[in-house]
Amino acid sequence: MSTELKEARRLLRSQGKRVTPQRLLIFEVMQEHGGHLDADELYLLAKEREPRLSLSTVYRTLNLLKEMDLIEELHFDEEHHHYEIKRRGAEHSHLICLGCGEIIEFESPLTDRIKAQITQDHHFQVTGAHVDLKGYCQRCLEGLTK
Amino acid sequence: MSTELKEARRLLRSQGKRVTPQRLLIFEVMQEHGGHLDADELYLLAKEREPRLSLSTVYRTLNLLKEMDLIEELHFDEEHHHYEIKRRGAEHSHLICLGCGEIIEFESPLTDRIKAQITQDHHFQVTGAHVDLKGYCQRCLEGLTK
DNA sequence: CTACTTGCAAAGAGTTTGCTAGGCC
DNA sequence: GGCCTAGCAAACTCTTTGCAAGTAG
Repeated sequence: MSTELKEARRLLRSQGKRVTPQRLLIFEVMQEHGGHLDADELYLLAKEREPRLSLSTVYRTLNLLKEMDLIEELHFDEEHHHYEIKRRGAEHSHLICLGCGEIIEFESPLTDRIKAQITQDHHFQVTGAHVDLKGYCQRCLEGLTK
Repeated sequence: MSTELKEARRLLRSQGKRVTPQRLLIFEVMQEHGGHLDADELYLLAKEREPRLSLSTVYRTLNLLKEMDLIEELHFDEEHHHYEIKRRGAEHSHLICLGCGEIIEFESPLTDRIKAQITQDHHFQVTGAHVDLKGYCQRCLEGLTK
């Protein structure tokens, strides 16, 4: 289990909130997906694993996680909210296997170079970077060619 | 669902616009038809699938998609506008301002270099990349220091 | 056991649609 | 006249709420 997920459990407990499968599922999906999701996208993704999940639980959980400062609500717009998990520690990128779903974390000096380049070219102060690559891991590639 | 359609959904959402069947239908018809269509042709084609669709919705949606830079308005002559879907580069990255929510698209050869590096180092076949940088745009930075 | 949570249905807030009737070259 | 927009009630999207049933501690 990931460090973030354990942290989430601990925080829920310490605030007298209950650790339910739904909450963990929602948190996990957000974590795995990395990029920004809105409530409905998250709902559909989570529903694949737990079909009885309800949309209102997604909304309630998002509000809860937000109150606990575990996720960030991004206001791309006044009306619509996106959410993302707050990360601790060193920034890292994700390699997501579309075959088996495995997530490999990696770090690359190139991401820092992108940040530097953008800061320079667009007069934009970069505070965080999400780099997610999707594709197929070696194991799945071998499976596919069998 | 096609990648473009998903992208359209995402863009609508991220701008606080609602994802309606009419908007998706119009976008889909444009996509399937490929070439350029004028409002009336598009209206007739879309109406085959959703007879209650109104012409003003077609115009409103075309203007919306144009504002979102998803389609292009072509002026072959003064009287008549044609529209076609903008081809979007295979990979485009995002610069997201946490202050005002503006989303700037950019491309960087560095993203390709990351892909190449990962392919080599992790024996992973990369099929797609998401690079989202968050931070503050110049306008918001100036606002903050006031 | 008891209080907190969930799923469902339905309400609420705000946007979008379909009409009809114009406006503009 | 042909192409596009405006105004407005009705319909819809997205989010929240109320409540009975279910579950964590």
